Order: sequence, then C-alpha cells, then structure tokens
Amino acid sequence: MLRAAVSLADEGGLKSLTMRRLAESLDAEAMSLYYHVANKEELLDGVAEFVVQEINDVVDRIDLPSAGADWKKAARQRILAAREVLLRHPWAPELLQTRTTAPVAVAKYFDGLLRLMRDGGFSYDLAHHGLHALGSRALGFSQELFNPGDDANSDDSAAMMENMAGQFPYLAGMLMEIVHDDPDSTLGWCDDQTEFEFGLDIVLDGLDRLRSER
Amino acid sequence: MLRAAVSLADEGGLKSLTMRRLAESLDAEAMSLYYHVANKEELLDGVAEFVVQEINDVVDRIDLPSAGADWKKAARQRILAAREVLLRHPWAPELLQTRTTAPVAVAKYFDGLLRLMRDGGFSYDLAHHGLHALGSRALGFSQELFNPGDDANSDDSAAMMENMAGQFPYLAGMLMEIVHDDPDSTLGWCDDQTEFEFGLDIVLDGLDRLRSER
DNA sequence: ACCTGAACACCGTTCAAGT
DNA sequence: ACCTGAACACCGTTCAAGT
Repeated sequence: MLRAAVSLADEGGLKSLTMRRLAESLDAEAMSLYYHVANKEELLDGVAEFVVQEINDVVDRIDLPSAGADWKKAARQRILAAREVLLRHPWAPELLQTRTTAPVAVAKYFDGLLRLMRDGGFSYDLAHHGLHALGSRALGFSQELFNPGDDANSDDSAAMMENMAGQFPYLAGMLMEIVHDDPDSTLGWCDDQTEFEFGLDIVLDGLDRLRSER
Repeated sequence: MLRAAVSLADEGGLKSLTMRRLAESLDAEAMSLYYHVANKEELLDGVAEFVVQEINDVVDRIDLPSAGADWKKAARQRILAAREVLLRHPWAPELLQTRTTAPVAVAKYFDGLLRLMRDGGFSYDLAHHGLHALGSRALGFSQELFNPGDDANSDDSAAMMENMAGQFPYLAGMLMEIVHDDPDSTLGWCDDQTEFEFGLDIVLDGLDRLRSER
C-alpha cells in the first residue's frame, strides 16, 4: 500500500496521490483503505516514514569510518547518498515539510549522523548545533523541523528515555546532556532563533573566509 | 484580493485558502474571482509575490553599509529581518516551494544580497555560489529553487538582458559573467549537484573548525 | 476481520447568462 | 467591463451494510 502510494507520487506528484486513485491502483477498488488507515494524514505519515526508511537503507550500507577517522568524509558520503534518494522522489521534501510529527526514520537518520560526529570528537552540544546547521542539506527539507517528544506522550519520561536510548542511543545521549545542562529546558525543545543564527553564521563566516583567500 | 488571501492563510494555513472562501471573505460572493485570475495557481503566484514583496519592503528600510564596510553584518541583518516576516506567515515557505516559476520579488531580494556581496569584495562567481549556499536560510525555503529566465520567454535574449539589467543590475552582471566564462551554459542554469556540495562543504568545514578549536 | 456502495460536504473550474 | 448561478468532475470522509 505504501509502495503503491510512493509510485503514484513518483509519477504524478503529491497532488495525484489521492485516496480514490490509490485504491484503484491497488485493484482493490474503493474506500477500503479506511480500514487500514484512519485518514489521509495517517497515510501521508506512512509514506513519509517509508521514504526516509529508503534513505536509511541506502545510508546503512555505507561503511562506518574506522574508529576516530575522518568524520567529515563519512558524513558527506551519507548526506550525498540521502540526496540521491530524494532526487528520485522530488515530492518528498514537500511531504516532509507538511508533517507535524517527525517520522521515526528521521530520528534514526539523525542518530546515525550524531554517531559519526561523536566518534569524530564532537561534544553533544556542538553536534546538536551542527545538526541544526546542516538543516535542509541533511534531508532535503528545511524549516524548523519538528517538535520531538512526539512519538510518546507518556508522562513517564524516564521509561520513554530508556526506550529511546535503546533505539537511538546518540539522540538519547544528546538529550540527556541538554537536560543536564539546563534542567528547565523542555525535553527536546530547541531555541530556533539561536539555531538559525548559528547555522547562518557558519555559512556567512565560511563565505567570508573564501572571499578573503582570493 | 491578495491581502485577503494572505489573511486567510495566516488564520487557517494554506489549505484553508480556497477560492470559495476567498470570494466570501471579499463580500463579493462566488466565483467572480475568475475574472481577475485565470486559475488558482495564478492566485498562489500572486500571493507568493505579495509576501516576498513584504519582505523586500522591510529589508529595503535597512540602511546600506557605508561603502566597502562590513558586508557580513549587513547580510545578516537583512536575512534575520526576512526571517521575521516569514515567521508571521508560516505557510509561506511551503507556498514558495510549490511555485514552479520564481516570483519577481525573489529576484529583487537576491539582487539586493548580491549587491552587498559585490560591495564587500566578492567576485560574481563566489557570490553566486554563496547565494546557493545560503539557500533556505536566505528566504526560509530550501530546494534547488527555480528555473530562472522564466518571466520572459522572448527569443531576443539581448532585450531580455537589458530589461533585467535595469531591474536587477547585480543579477544581470552575475549572469553576464557566467555566460562569458562558459558560453555553452544555458542562461541562468546552475549545476545543482555542484552547488549542493559547495554549500554542504561550507557547513561541514565550519563545524570541523569549531570542533578542533575546543 | 475485511471490504463495499451510497451519500455528504467541499473542492476547482466551465460556461452561458446577466448587468 | 464586471459579476452571477447552475452544473460538472473530483476530493476526503462517514456509515450502514455486506461477506
């Protein structure tokens, strides 16, 4: 079903992915889709998950750098591989931008990037800013991303933390450090303005450096 | 009419901006809109133009730096001002992302940035890469942007060039140099892969520098 | 447990018709 | 020159009903 939805979008863009057409393309005709999915938003969430998982499959096939080796080269490889997948699904960035809740596969993807950066000698703090700075380049979409802490509204945040540590150890480590440094910060909440300026300054400084090198 | 459309989107997001609702909100009721606009796409193009023009109005009120002064500070100011406007219209990035043809106001905005960079000592070539590198941060949306050379399909490209030089002198200068360096390049066409990697490397290098400074 | 059909409210758009 | 009304094709979604 998700595979069929992706095919439809590949052929005619996001707006040709319609419940009726999807049902038709599955020979099963009509609105039986609503048995498997609550509504179209849930369908779109599934498609988003599916396409980011396709990225993860490609990225996971890339070897990790040996121990403390060149993190930059490894990150570059992964990001360019992600871009390649996205170029085959040009509708995906627009879809991801409209999701209100982050696909789990996105957490997995960033957890992998975070691992590279940690192994490369980054503090969690700098790595955190770094993920924001990469922003749109990391996954083909921009914007202030998502509100994390979404896939579990459990008030038992300790249990949530443990569950998360299992799936996404580096993301969990990062969050724990943020909470440790600033106990008042809402779990996973980021100061968008600060992060925007951090990323902006990296680009501006980099350009200025190139300019004065001439 | 455009103002009313912006209000509708501000209140209920892009999907609540509907031809029927817009007509209603204009007391003029019904589909008389189609006298003023060919279809909804044209309406959306108009809204995009309108909102970027709002950015330009704000940005133009910022003083230019004196002569060859700090381009970086000036660019930073403008970009943060643009972001402020965009935060008031959270639907705008999504809208801009779905435009197939660049609003004229976008050309105007980038022409202004280009002027700052040229005055700051940038070559057209480096400034060109720089605009790509800023990407989503410059106007709140990402992606490989638009196909320029759109608002005039005239085969008389000399006349087009002249017209453009009047409105956007720096953009025109940049294009002229690109054509001069590589006469085969289609007017305004960019190698997206190259530009993506350029911007990516700036961020990666910047992060690596911050890492090794610790 | 899984699918279907008819129905509803809401789209964008056309077109012949009004002033 | 500008607006309107009825109509059409197409949405997402509900719900009672089938197997």
